[in-house]
Amino acid sequence: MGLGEIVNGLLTSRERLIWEASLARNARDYMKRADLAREGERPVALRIILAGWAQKYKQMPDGRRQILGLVLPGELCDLDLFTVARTDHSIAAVRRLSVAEISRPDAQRLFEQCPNLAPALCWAAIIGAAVQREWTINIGQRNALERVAQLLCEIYVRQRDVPSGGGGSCDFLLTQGQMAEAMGLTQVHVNRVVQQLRLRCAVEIRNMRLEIPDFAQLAALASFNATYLHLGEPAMLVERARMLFLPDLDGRDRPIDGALSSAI
Amino acid sequence: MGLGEIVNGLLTSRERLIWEASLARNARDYMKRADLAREGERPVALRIILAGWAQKYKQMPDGRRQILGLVLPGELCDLDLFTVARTDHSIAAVRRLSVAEISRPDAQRLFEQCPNLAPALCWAAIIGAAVQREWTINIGQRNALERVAQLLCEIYVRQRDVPSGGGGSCDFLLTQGQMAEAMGLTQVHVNRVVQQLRLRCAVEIRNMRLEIPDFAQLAALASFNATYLHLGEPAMLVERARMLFLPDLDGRDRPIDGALSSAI
DNA sequence: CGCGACGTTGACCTACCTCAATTGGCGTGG
DNA sequence: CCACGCCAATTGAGGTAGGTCAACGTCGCG
Repeated sequence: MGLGEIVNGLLTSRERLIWEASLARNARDYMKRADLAREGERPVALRIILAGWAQKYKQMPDGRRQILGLVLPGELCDLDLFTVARTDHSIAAVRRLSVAEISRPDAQRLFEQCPNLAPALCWAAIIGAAVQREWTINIGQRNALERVAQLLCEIYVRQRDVPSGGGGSCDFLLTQGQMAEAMGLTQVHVNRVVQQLRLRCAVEIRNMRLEIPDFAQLAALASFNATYLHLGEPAMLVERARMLFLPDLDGRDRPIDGALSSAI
Repeated sequence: MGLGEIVNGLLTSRERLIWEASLARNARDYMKRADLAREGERPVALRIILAGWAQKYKQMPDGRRQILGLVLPGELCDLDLFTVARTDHSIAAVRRLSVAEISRPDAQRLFEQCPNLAPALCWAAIIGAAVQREWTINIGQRNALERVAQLLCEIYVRQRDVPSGGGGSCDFLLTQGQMAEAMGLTQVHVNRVVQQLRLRCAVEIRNMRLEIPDFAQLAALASFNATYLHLGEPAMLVERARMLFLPDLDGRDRPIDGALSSAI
């Protein structure tokens, strides 16, 4: 279960039904590298990744490009639609990609029908900010080896929701060139670092799969600490977001999963 | 008028009264470099900077430190209190600092009394995320000269709310060492770059003041583009956040300033 | 007057970049 | 089934932006 799918756990079963139907109805595909949204445009839709990976990126006038973050299946691209006049970054497909695009009026209607939805999406936005902070320190302070190791750790954990101690494998859709754009490095140098990791940790990236035989070792190499992903906290966040935004709805629908809601 | 003060413009006069009284009642001072919050703690208060600057930072186990962003007077440190079990970054005073610290129950009460407050604070959080993105590309893609120039531009503009074409001066409380921690550089190298900027743009940093005789020139050097600060958009954001979180409150109190609300 | 914090300078070093060529895998069309 | 072309991965040689270390200057403050 990925981060994104947790959102589903925060909806009542009725809400989940409405939500998923809406996703299916608005599905749309993009080819590899195609832009879903470009910097400077007015946001036109709320986007949720159904399958494939998306990349947020920013480009400088002279062409230098920085990947700011990845959006994995089930996750929300951003809440810009409801916050900002013009998007300040672009979003593109990493490879072939399937997305649900919900127009503003539709989204509006959804939020009215599903009172737990807005706080749940807000949670996603807040985690996104935390991840962004981690990327900043990653690029600013770590050396190339640590950076790449950290990236691999993050992607691995985000797809499993558990910072497992052992090993395993997961999808990995980035090329070395894209990894370079993400970490502020060169494609050539990323290549050399990946080879290092192969030697030192037996990490393998092949066929769109990432294999990590010994996660703990890789995490140590990167000084990886998963707390910034705030795994296992979404229920609490939603509870608090509700306090923040819906102080008067105490009696209304709650998610059916009481265990989740009671987690600190 | 700084970013933070705009929040006031989004409240009704009654709300503003309550809000400001609450700030004054909960004021607290910190010495230079003191931590307001440390990574891993449970958030205990909603913090708003009254005077001085705060820095968000993260530290790695071996001591390397990255400043993630600055919090200027009138701005909200973060909404972590209402979102997250454990803070994922620390906050410290840049120099002597005065902060309003509002406990969770008090904040709760405030939000009930001031329905425009939560969306206004949420706006601050979202802009914070946009600034974080810009810092990521700044550190990942720009060279040292561009980075420092960009930092100066951002600080200058955030204190004036207008990307003025001419020149001027503003407060500047960072040491060169802190600038280095913020931009992923060395103190020594920052020093050399600052001297470059003195030569090429006549930029001066002295006595806690930053003087920029020709802002346009500095901005060009940094490829600085202020759109990521989303100046002039808060009214729209609050309107949309209201749509998102309070769909049923259409008849309630609105900010008195109708002109602001009608801005695209 | 002396101390501590910050700014400045110089000499040397290295992690990472640049450029350019080669290899390997894979889908496509003949 | 093979040949071609494309894209990603790989390799090598040489260059440079920025780091490291260590000193010294300077200013404000107790």
